[in-house]
Order: sequence, then C-alpha cells, then structure tokens
Amino acid sequence: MRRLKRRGFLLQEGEVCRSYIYVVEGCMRMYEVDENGVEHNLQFAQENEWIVDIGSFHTEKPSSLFIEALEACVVVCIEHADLLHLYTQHPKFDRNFRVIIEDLFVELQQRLLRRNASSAEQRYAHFVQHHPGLAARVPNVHVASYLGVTPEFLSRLRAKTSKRG
Amino acid sequence: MRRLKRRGFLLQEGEVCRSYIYVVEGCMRMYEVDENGVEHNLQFAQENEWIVDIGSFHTEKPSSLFIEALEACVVVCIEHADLLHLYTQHPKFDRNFRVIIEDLFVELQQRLLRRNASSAEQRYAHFVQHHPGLAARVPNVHVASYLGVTPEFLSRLRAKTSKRG
DNA sequence: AAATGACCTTGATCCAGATCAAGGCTTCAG
DNA sequence: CTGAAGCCTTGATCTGGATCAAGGTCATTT
Repeated sequence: MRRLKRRGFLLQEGEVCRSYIYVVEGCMRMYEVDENGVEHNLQFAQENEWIVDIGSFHTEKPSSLFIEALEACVVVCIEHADLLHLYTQHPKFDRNFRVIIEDLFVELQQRLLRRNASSAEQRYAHFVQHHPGLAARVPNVHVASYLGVTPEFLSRLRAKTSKRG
Repeated sequence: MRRLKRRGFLLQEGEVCRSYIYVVEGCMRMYEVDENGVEHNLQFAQENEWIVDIGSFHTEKPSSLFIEALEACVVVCIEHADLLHLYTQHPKFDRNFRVIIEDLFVELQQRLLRRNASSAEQRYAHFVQHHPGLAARVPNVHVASYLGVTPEFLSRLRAKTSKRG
C-alpha cells in the first residue's frame, strides 16, 4: 500500500520497472516521450486495474516509459522478486497472470486495428462509449494523445459531436 | 502437422478460432476486413512463430479475423481442449505461454507507440530493418496494410528511399 | 499466344488532421 | 488579490497521406 500525490512518478525513462502496479484508488497513465519531446499516452489505469512496463519488468532493462499519477493515488506494488516467488510457489499465479495479459493483449490488438481502420472521430466516439469514466476524469489533452491526435483536433471533434446531439 | 496451400484459410470471420497455430514452414497473415471491405493486416507469422486470435480462442466466440496462408505452408494446430489439458496437467505450459504472450504484448505496445509517434516513412524503415525477411517475402500491398498506409503511398516511399541510397 | 489477374508504379487532385497563433476560463500558489 | 500555469477553444494555413485513374510487368491459365 503506497500513497502517491498528483504528478508523482512510479517510473521514469531510463529506470528499470521493478513492480507490477495495482491501482486501488486514483488514476494513472503510462506514456513515452518522442525525440521531439512530444508525449504519447499508451495506457491509463483506474481503480482495480494494473499498470506496468512488462518489457522492462521482465528483462530488467531500462524502460523508455513514464508512469505518472494523474490524481492522488493509492497503489499496491508487487515487486519483481515477490512475483517470481509467487509464480514458482503457486503455479496458479502463472495462470492468473497469463489470463490477465491475454485480455490486455486482445484489447491492444483491437486498438491497433481501430487506429488503422477508423477515423479520429470514430476512435473518439468509441473511447467515450467504452470508457465513459475516463473520458470524464482525464483531461482531453491526455485523451487526444491516447487516441493519436492533437488536442486542437480533438477539441474540434468534440465541438462537432456536441452540436449534433 | 497440416499442409495448406497458398490462399488457404485457417480462420474466417464468423468462425470460432479453435487452435493455436504454429508455423513450421511458410508464411501466414491475420487480418480484419472493415465495413468498406478494406483489409487491415494485424500480424504475419513465419517459420517458428505462433498465430492465433487469442480473444476468440479463449471466449470461444466468433472471430472477426481471417488467418490466411500467403504461401504453401506446413503448420501444427494445437486444439483448444488439448491446450487446456496441457495447462492443467503441466503447469509449466501456463508459464511458457505466459512468457510467449508477454513478449507479443510488448511488441504490440511498441507498434502502437510507433503508429502514433512516427511517420509512415519511419515506420517502413523500421519494418525493413527489423523484419528484412518479411519485407522480401511478402507483397508490398500487405506490408502497406500492416503499416497502416495505402499501397500507393508505400510505393512512393520506396521510390524516395531507394533514390537516396 | 492471348487473356486474366496479381502486383507495382506514377500523376493529379483532394482532405483529414497537423501546425501556428491567439484568446479565454479556471484553479491555485504566493 | 494577482500572476502564472493548465486546459480548452477557434481561426488560418499547411501537409502527409488518401483517393482516383491509368498504365506497365510478370506469371499463370486456357
């Protein structure tokens, strides 16, 4: 159990991601900063969701991602060694974490397909429908980055959408 | 062990994906067809790689994807029931398949980030660098779809790139 | 050998979404 | 209260990549 204030980081570029983070309360995001200094949100995590740079976690190599609290948060961090211990002592954890990842994987595939097959407007509509909580909770700047558009363009989409009904 | 000829399907939209497919020889692709009839390649699989619609496989619900042989192929299909059996009899399989998915997941995250952070030209350069085999083996139409651009535009990128050296 | 179809290219034009610039509204620290 | 930062919006302009159209090459079929 760990408390974090708004803008607090649990991971920064260059560090190794040493824990699986389970969000008990609050909202976090994971993002990358590109060579031009632009941020790209990869994932949000709200109550009862996991957030982790799995690549860095397993290889124990430096991450290229940031994990930041968007609000004051309460999280549980499962350390690398502890998780390995769980895995080997209780094979059920292998199973459970396999299933967790599989679900995340499927979701990610769908997102990539949508990114290639749908317009920004469709992607935003989908986001609002499937994550109404996040859409209300997170600044639109971050939603835009998550969807792969600029905040200006998202603003125009919103204006258009709300005019319609 | 199963033989497939070019253009053969192991999964079509509407069917349930009943097996994990391991490619022994040849090359396959998995794709979705959008409401306008346009194909979007999600994944390729060459020798010693896996291909499966994990979502459909686990939920046993109809898939929205196609898995098609791009050449004559030899594959091994692991059926749903057999895999569950392996999982419960030999917990190591949970572990192994967890690790396989984790790696795929990381790769997919990277792809999504690149899709949002890089230009088509950069994405193509990355593809050629990291999958020289595929770039040589697969028609450019399919590479374009995988990268999320039109074949015409990819053709122009290639013309530009080769001019430079 | 002609015909079909798969694949690649090139030109002309168009548009979704980016960029640049400015202003306005909140919130919150000093 | 005041200033600064964070966030959203709107307008003007630009551009990466799409679309439409045509032609060219090669391999396979008949």
